[in-house]
Amino acid sequence: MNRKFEFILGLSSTYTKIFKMMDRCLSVHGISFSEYLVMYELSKMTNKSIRRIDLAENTGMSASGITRLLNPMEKLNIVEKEQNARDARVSLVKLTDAGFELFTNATQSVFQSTDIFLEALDEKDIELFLNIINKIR
Amino acid sequence: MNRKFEFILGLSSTYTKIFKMMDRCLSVHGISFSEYLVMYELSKMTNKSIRRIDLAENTGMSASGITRLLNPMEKLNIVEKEQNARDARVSLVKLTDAGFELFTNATQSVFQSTDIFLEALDEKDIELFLNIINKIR
DNA sequence: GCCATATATTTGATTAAGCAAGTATATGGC
DNA sequence: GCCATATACTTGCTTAATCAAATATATGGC
Repeated sequence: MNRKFEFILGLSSTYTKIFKMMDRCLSVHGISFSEYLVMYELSKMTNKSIRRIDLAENTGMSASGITRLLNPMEKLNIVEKEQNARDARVSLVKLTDAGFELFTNATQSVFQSTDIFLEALDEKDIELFLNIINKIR
Repeated sequence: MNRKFEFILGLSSTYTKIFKMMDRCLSVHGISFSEYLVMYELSKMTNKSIRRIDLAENTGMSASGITRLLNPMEKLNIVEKEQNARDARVSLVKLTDAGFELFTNATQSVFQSTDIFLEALDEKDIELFLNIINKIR
């Protein structure tokens, strides 16, 4: 059998499981895995704001997807808008303090679930895996 | 940084890319990646039919998702229904000859795209990767 | 300064998928 | 044989995401 094909199939089925696990684990915090991933990108900015389009690029979502995902998060005071003085087209986004706290709590749950989900793997497996997927593109 | 967490993030972002690549490569055959994965499961049955619920189980989709996905495929003569003599509840499904041919052609495209996508990986990487994800659950 | 083109974002319409409820059938206890 | 419960599947409704079009603004050539 074509092993590269099995690679795709395996990755696909593993992702399906991980996605479900993540959504379940994050539901207690009232957020979806997509929202968590967006918050993760925002958290990397350490208090700086980011353009929506870069958020889309970094998460692999579409620009409209980002708009629709952020709107309710803004109403819930998880993220806040900022204007760009130089370019009136852009709508910068950053985590609020409450958003950062939510992210921190959610991350605790994520770490727990991840540990359980990947308990069959040792350090070396993880390193190898990261090494391999970082070679792609 | 938590490396297991990076595992999840990496897998997630790699899957996002692979999904897009697959959908693009399969669009010329008029099918989605989900449809392809269902056809793959059906192709493994080599002419035997399979229950919809098992198809759902094997692909990680919901039963209703399978129903909705298969309906148009049946109209297009890609799959066909079969009754189960013993149990009138079940609706067995199998690939038609046309469906099998479509799957065969689509698989050619998938192999090509996969080769390009994973060209940075050598045999050993693939083996290691498969070995690692097979340990999970 | 004006126009053509490019970029950032939002909006309208569509779609794929899920959950929960509904329908049909099967099975085991009595 | 009848009923309660379980199983297989479908349907109604909702949601998250996409693409394409619309809107607003920026930039470079002249």
